[in-house]
Order: sequence, then C-alpha cells, then structure tokens
Amino acid sequence: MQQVLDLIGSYVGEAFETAGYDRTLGKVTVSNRPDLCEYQCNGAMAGAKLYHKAPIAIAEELVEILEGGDAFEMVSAVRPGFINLRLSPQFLADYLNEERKDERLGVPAAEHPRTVIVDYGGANVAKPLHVGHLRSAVIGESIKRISRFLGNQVLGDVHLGDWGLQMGLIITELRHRSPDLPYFDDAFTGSYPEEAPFTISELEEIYPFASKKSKEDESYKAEALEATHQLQMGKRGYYALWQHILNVSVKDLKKNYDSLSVTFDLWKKESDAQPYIPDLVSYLKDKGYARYDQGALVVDVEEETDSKKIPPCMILKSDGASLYNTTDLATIIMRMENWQPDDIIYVVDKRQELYFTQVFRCARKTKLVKEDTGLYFLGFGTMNGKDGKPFKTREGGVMRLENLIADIGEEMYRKIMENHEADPEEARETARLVALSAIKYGDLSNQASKDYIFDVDKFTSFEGNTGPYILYTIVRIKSILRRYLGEAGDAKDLSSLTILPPLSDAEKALGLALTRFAPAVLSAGADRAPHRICNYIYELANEFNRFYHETPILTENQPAQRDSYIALIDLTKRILECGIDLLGFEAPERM
RNA sequence: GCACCUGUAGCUCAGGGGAUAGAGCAACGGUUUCCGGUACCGUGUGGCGGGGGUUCGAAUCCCUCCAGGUGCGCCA
Repeated sequence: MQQVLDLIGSYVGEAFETAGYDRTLGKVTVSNRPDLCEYQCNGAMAGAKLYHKAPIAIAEELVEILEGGDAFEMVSAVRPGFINLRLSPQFLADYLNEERKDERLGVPAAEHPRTVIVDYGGANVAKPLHVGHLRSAVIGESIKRISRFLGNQVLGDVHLGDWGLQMGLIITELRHRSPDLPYFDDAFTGSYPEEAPFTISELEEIYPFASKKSKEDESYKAEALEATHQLQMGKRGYYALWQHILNVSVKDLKKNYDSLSVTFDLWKKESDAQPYIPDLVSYLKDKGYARYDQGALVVDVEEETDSKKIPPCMILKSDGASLYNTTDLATIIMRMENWQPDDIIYVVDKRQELYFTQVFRCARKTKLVKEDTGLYFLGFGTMNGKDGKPFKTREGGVMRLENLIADIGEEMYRKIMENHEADPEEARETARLVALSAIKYGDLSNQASKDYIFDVDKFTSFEGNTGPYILYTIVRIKSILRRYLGEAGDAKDLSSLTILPPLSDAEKALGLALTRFAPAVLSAGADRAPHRICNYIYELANEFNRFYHETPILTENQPAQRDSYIALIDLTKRILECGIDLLGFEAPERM
C-alpha cells in the first residue's frame, strides 16, 4: 500500500513539473501547524534560489495548478512560501478503507528482506537477571519484532555468557564446599549423576560469594583460573559440572524471560563460539592482520579520520588466553557461517561502545564479514531510580528482575481491585498484563541511548503517556465493539463495514492519525528507535479519546454512519494492538 | 589529559533545518439525557546550558566555552 505522503507528494511533484520546476521540490510533510493545515510542502522556498523567484510567487503558481484536484479539500500559499494542504474527506475515507483491508495496516513489507540477528538479553549463566538486564531484553525484543514486522527474517539470540572465569569460580567454590562429589575425583570413570548437585538459588548464592572471595584471596583466584583453564581443556568432571550449571540456569532464565514476554530464537552461548577461535587466530596471523605488541596479539583498527585514538583490538592476552573481543569475533564467524546475516544488531549497555567499535572495525578489516554486512551497536543508557542514581532496592541492593515485575504486578492488582469489583483470578492475569505494559512502555518511551528514571508511580499511572493508558484505550474500544456485536446478534462481520468521509474535526484528526502508522513503524525500524512507536500510539490513543468523547457511536441512528464509526474504531483498535505488539506487550479484555 | 554522550517548562520526557518550541505529571477551573469520568476540555509556565557562526530560515548543522555522565589494550 502506498503511503499518504508519497501519494500526495507525487501530486505536488507533478504540479511542480507542470510549472516548469524540479519535481523533487514537491516533497510533502505532515504539517507542524495543525491549526493551518494538515500537510505542507516547503518546496517553493527551496526552489526560490534555484529559479531566482520569490518563494511566495512559486507557491501561488503551484496552488493554482493543485486546486480542483480530488485529493485536496484546500490548497493555499502562505507568507514566506509555504504550500498548505488539507486532504479531502473522501480521499481520506478511501485511504482508510484500503488500510482496513490490508493485513499489514498500510505498512509496506521490505522489498529486499534482510536476514537480521539481534543480539540482546545480556544474560549470564549462574547469575540471576536483575534490573540491569531489563533494558536489553525490552529494547531488543521490540527491535526484533519491529524488524520482523517490516518483513525481514529476524533471529533473536540471547548470546549467553557461559564461559570464562565465572565458571572457574563456581567450580572452585563447589569443590571447596563438596570436595567428595565425583566431579572432583580424577579417578572417577563412571557416569556422573543426571541431577545437578545444586539448585538455582544455591547457584545464585555461590557465584557472588566466590567472586568476592577471589578478590580478597590470591590463591583462591589462582585456583579459579586453573579450573577455568581445565574446563576449557575439556576436563571430564568439570565439563559435566558446567553442563549442570548451564541446564539449571537456562531453565530459570527461560522462565524469567517468559514472564517478560521476551523470547529468543537462538540460545547460543559464548562457549559455542570457542571452537572457532583457533582458526580465527591463525587466520589473522597468516593474513598478516595481527601483530604482537607487548606480548599480546592485536589487530590495529585505527583509521585516518579518527579524532581519537582507538586502541588496537586485542585477540590474545600476553598469556595466550582469549578474551571478550575474541569471543565476539568468533561469534561473528559462527553467525556468518550458519545464518549469513545481512545485519547484526547488538543491544548492549552504551558504555561498551568503544569495545564494539574495535570489534566491528576488526571484523570488517579482516573480512570476517562481507563488505555490506551491517554491524550495529545499539547502546542503551542506565535505568535510574527517582534520585537519578542507578536503580536500587530500598535496602540499596541490586533488584532482581522477578522482584521488580512482582512488585509492579502487585501494585497493579491493588489498583484494579480497588477501583472496581473484579474476579480475583482474572484480576491477577489482568494485573500481569498491565504491569508488563507499565514496565515496557516506561522503558521504551524513552530514547534507548539516554539514561532514564524508572518512576513506579508514573509508569503505573492510568493517566498520561503510559502503558496502562494505552491499554485502557484499547479495552474501551473492545468494550464498544462487544456491545455492537452483541446487539447485532449473530456474529457480524466487521470487515464488511465501510468508513464514510469524516464529519467532524475530531473524526478527521483520528482518521489522519490512522494513516500515520506506517511512517511511524518505518521510521522506528530504520532508526532502531522503538520510542517512535510509543509516541505514535500515544498520539493515536489521544485522538481516539477525543473523538470518542464528542461522538455518540452506538446511539448513532443512521445505520451506515454507525457502521462507519465502528469500522473506524475497529481500525484504531487493530493499529493500537499491532503497535503494542511491536513494543512487546498485549491488552486484556477488560481492566 | 584525550575522546564520546547528555544539557528543552517546577518535575519526567518528545521534537527526522522551516511558520507562534510541544506532551504528560504537578496546580487551578470545567464537562455526565449517551457507548467504561482509570476519560475529555480549558488556564499558566520555558525560548531550547552560555557565546559565536553557516542558512532565506537553527532546539536541530559547525566552532567554542561551561556543567554533568561515561570510556580510554591484557575484565566482561
């Protein structure tokens, strides 16, 4: 389906051409002065210099040509040289009826779909998810959904941190606590138990304990390093333990991500990339990309245009061990080999930008990726508390994600039960959905790259630019549609209804807003900016509520007009629902 | 020290070079013969950190200064 802006832009462009000017001057944008017009073209001002003519004169010429066309109700030339446009009601109605027939709600599918891998979540084995993991999960999930909706083939990969010293630490601490386990008996040749020798909560206690101890105790740290090394060498007992750790953790992580409506297509791990490292290293050496510097193997990634020194990308430490960069490069190789992605998007804390600059440059320079493979760093800011400092529990500790979700859910449940009688069980499920909308919308409505303040009171409010307000609007529409369908008796087919030209300003404004879904999604996709979708659906929800308030819908006595209203709000509902789905949450039936 | 990011109304945030810079919250006032008043309407507030510049036109681009944050090879 063609975009409104393109459609009317082409009319205006033709007019420019007819008048003897360049047709590209006919670019039309949504007006920033809604009191004057709905759309505007600034081409006359841009063309003034080119054609040595007063902008207003050009604009007036254009108006003469455009007047009388079917698409516009009003065309006018204003002061310096704006061309102001108002869409004809019939044109708008026709467009909306087309949009209703379109499953994609007017959003064009990519002409050349790309294969995209979104790397998000940032989860580590044996560490519980905490609020620091929220943004990556929420933003990444939305980026994935938006890109997929735009027609790309998208894979979300959790890229689990399951390798390195953290594993050695856990193994070491387990050995201290239960030295008699068969995993630590080198003479043991039988098969190890099926059951893990620990629960998830024990595991979550062990890791921080061991991590702290290693910082205080040199020999303990040495032990952990050795254990890490032996695990990497494939020591049988340690490998079996690692499997246990992995299984227990992944099960728990899945549960937590499920509760956030975050799902990954791939559960690849850092360890999966390890087999690629030896070949990577020899490749970089053989091709002459890498050099030794102070004992470490590095690849220079400086570029002439740099305004700052970019340190070389380190491949191997001076002790020969690999590190974070190495694993990421190996992961890129693995991904290219298995999925041939056109784009890889990393949704990571923005503080890691320099590292990823190094990795991307190195991958490009050493041709691990194709010339046109897109490597994108989507850095997000910190989630702060009301005091502007990183979000903490009341006691000052790190808040676990499940506790945050539970707290918000409790708050929503309280509000729902307080405001009206509800079946406690249904209220629980509703509270869960509303809480999720509060958390996700609160996060996504901010630009990803900026720090933001997680304000529970604000996010859980049903008023203002919040998730619950959007849900409330959807629920309200659902309620009207239920009544309408109920009255009609046997299931009436909403899709057969026709939208008539708008009668009021509010109705037209709603209609115009409905045509802006596609540009909003396209822009959110192109810039990887989910907050654009928040802005849009908030605007749409406002336009709907305004329209709703001054327009009796079900009591409209002209059947065709009433059906038109129903069709209009049904389209509104579909777009709002699609919008929140792109953000990663859904609406209940009632709330 | 160097680099990057941020600085918009009392607070939280939007603003893809264009016309009087916008929302929400908070404050105050109003709206119910009707479909959910957890809604809607209205009132006031800043000239976009300061200063220069480019442009017909700058919150948006460039330079500079100030303030805050972050990062700067053997952690991830």
